[in-house]
Amino acid sequence: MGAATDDAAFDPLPPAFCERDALSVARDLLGRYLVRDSVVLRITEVEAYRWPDDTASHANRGQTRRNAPMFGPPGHAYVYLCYGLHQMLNVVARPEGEAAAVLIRACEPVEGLDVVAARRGGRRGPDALTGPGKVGAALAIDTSWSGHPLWAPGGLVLTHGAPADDALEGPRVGIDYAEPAHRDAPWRLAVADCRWVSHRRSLRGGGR
DNA sequence: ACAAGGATCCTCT
DNA sequence: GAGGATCCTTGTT
Repeated sequence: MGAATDDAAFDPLPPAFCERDALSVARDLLGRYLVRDSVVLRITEVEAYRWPDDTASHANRGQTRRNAPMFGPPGHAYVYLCYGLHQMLNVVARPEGEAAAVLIRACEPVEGLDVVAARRGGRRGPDALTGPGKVGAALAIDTSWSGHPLWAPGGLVLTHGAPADDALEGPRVGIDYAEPAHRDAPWRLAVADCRWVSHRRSLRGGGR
C-alpha cells in the first residue's frame, strides 16, 4: 500500500458517520482504517451491539461507570477490559443518550507490521489480529482510551480507508447469556474472501 | 466489603 | 477441544 499517504484513505470519518443504528455503522466500518502513529489497521470483522433492546449489550442493564461512553455522543471509543486482561475496542454509535456500539473483532495490517508483530509476540499472520483482544493489543490501547474521540488527530483515529464491497454475516461470539433472539441474530459482519477474520465457519454470505 | 462472572487468548492434548 | 490465566465491574450485604 505504498503511496497511500496522499489519498483520502487517511481522512478521518466525521462523528456523524456513527450517528445511526449500530448495525448500519458496523456494515460501513468494514474496510475502514484505524490509525495510531505508524500503525494502520483495516477493519475486517465487527459486531453490532444495538439500541434499544439488545440483551447482549453492556448497555442493556443501564448506565454504569464502565459503559458510560456508550451513552455519550457517537464516534467515540468505548474500551473495556474483558476476562481481566483483554482490551476491547468499540466505536460508539447512535446519538447521545442512545447506547449502542460496534465491537472491532479483527483487522488486517496495512502499515506498521513490525510494530504489530512486536506487540503480538512475533506473530505476523492472521493469528496476530483475528480477535478483539488481539486488536487491542496490536494498537496498544487500554481502558484509559475509553471515551476518546476517534476523529482527533494524533491519537487513535478512524479514517475513510478502503470500504469493503461484500460482507459475510453470522451470530455474535461469546454472548450465550443473551436472550435467544439476540444470541442468534446475525449481527456479526466480516469482509468476504478475507483471511483476517475469526470464527469463519459460522459466517455466511449476507452482503449489503 | 465481598463474591461471581465475563462481547477472550493461549497452550497443550 | 478443553482448561487456565487474570482482574475489573457489578450487584449485593
